[in-house]
Amino acid sequence: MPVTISDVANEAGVSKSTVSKVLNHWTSISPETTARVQDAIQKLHYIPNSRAVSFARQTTQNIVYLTSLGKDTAYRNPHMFDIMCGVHHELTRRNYTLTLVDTSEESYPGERAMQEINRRSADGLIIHGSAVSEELAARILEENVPHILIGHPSFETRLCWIDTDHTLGGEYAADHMLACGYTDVLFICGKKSDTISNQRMKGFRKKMLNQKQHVPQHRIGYTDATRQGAYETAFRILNDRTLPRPQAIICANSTLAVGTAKALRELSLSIPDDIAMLTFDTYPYSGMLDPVLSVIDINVYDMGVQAGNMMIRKLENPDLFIQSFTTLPVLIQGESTVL
Amino acid sequence: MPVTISDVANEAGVSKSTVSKVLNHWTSISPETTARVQDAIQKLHYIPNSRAVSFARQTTQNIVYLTSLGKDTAYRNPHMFDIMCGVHHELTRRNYTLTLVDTSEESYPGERAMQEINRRSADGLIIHGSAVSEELAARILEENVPHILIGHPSFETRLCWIDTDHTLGGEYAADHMLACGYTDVLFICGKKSDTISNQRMKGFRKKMLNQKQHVPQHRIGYTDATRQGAYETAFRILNDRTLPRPQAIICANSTLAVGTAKALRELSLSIPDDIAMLTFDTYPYSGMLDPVLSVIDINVYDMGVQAGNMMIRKLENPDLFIQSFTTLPVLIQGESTVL
DNA sequence: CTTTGTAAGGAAACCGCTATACTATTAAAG
DNA sequence: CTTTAATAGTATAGCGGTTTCCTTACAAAG
Repeated sequence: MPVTISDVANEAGVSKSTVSKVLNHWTSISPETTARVQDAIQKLHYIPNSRAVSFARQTTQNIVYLTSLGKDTAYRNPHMFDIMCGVHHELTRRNYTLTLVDTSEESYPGERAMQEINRRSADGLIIHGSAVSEELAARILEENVPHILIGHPSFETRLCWIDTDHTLGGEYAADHMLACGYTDVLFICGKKSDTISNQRMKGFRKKMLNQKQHVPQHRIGYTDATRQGAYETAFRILNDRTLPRPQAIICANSTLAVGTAKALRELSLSIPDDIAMLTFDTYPYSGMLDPVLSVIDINVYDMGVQAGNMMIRKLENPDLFIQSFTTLPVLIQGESTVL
Repeated sequence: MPVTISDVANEAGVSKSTVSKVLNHWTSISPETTARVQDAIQKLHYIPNSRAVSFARQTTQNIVYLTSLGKDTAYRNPHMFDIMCGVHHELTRRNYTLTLVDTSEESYPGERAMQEINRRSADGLIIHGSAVSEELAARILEENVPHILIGHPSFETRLCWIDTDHTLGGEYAADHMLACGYTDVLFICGKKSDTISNQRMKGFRKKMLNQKQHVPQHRIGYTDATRQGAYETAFRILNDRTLPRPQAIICANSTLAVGTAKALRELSLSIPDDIAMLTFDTYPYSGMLDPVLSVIDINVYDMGVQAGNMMIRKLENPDLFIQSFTTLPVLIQGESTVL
């Protein structure tokens, strides 16, 4: 039988109300009584039943982290977990707990998460990018559920999100290229429909142009966003002897970087001596590649922390209008570019 | 104001008890009444308040997943998340929820997790390997907390754990080597104190010996368990012209494999033509390496599923004595060995 | 001396659901 | 035609806190 608040009250010779007030730092309790109650708590090793508290207060101090999980998720999307760690860190610090909810295997993504809200077992939703369906978005707005999206959705502007400024990332890439003295740069991009890699590419071109460096169309290599596609595109462009070899190559993400690196290897071009290389987004094995690539990275952990923070501010201040916002990318200098 | 069970009772013209019984599939309710209640539930969009249920039932249907989190955890320990995904999958299937608890930043690892148990906000603990301190182990045993460790601890045998049979993994490695016709094999091992890599090594030697293939001491290369150490050890041994070059090389884990691969590259030995290679444990970028390595892998996701399953069986059957157990490794044939 | 105010603590309702014990009705058995 | 048993449903006491509203006691003000 666990110790309850009544046991403490008996032990201290006061009422339950008084114990509760001591626990919640009410002011109307004398120092002597407070001390007596605290002694009793110590003596009996009393710990409040959180379910009872949660039930009485009608609040859970629990947040759902909604995402798509499955076999090899950690491999395919390590960013997600790093963000989650950031979120978790912030929530813990603020005395919230985090419950993980998986969207895979659901009739519509977010079904279970909405249940958690409706059943009052969580106060809010933090949703990892692709886990937002239009249906979920609609229900969130309709029922006015506290939420933060990580990565902003294309279809719904009234939701609250946090995302990295990819265009700015592209500008950083341009800055770094110019700082290293590379003016003739090849940009390996995803599909034309791939928003992120295109934002990066546009930011890059814009900033280069600002610095009087026009990036011609033939220095943009669109691919099908696969490793193999990047390999083929890079190989074709670099193998074309009618054009001078670019000084550097930028890959819009790390999948493309792996394919590109393979092409460079086959063409016996060494990095950074023959050609420099810059990519976006770190990946687990990045540090194991030889040479270590320079990268414009997303500070994913920090993004998680921010998201957690926004969530709590929202909950503790429901009227506060919380705006969506973007975070800054960071340059991590490796061995593949030389200043 | 959310809909409560009383609202439903009024709507259906029955008592709360009856509604509750319908919800919990009691038998003593007539089909007609059941239908009426269900109509009312539909009509009012009633969803039971899980905190109230949890409180009344004195059970939480919630499990803590205890581990050490932090920046780059996903990178440094992707296995952990894959296990977590497995655990989560099984728990969800059985209508349990999973709460993540971090041991880093705690005065003793597991402090917070024990609080979750003591505050009755979780029914049990699933603990990822290194997150078990001796102090936590003691408290778990003392307070008889339902628990499963993933990876078995060195110091306490009374705890319940699940782990992969690493010795068997070593035997699998031997089998595969012999199946490919490699009899002269170099084994790159971690430190002598590294339990896992030594178990693998011992399993390997034993099985080789069983097949009349003695593995001499000079074919075991101990390292300091770093990439660099593996590189140096492999380089030294393979560069020693007084010995014949081994037909194949086994690395006791993927960190060692990366270092070893670098040594092979520098010695211009191609895989698998000049020398075959087999390693243990996949890693995110494994598939991106060239060639794709053959691997004796741990089925981590499945281990998570098993762990979740054990946990629930334990909770739903408290008297049942649940034994610790081991899971089987699996061979994933890549391009670095040839049958 | 009465009124007013305030500090300290207690009584009891309530949060929403479960589960036990009980009642009423009907059917089967003797 | 009773007695017994089974069926269908209800009343109510928790579960363990929080919180509102009171009661006292005593001091300060009028």
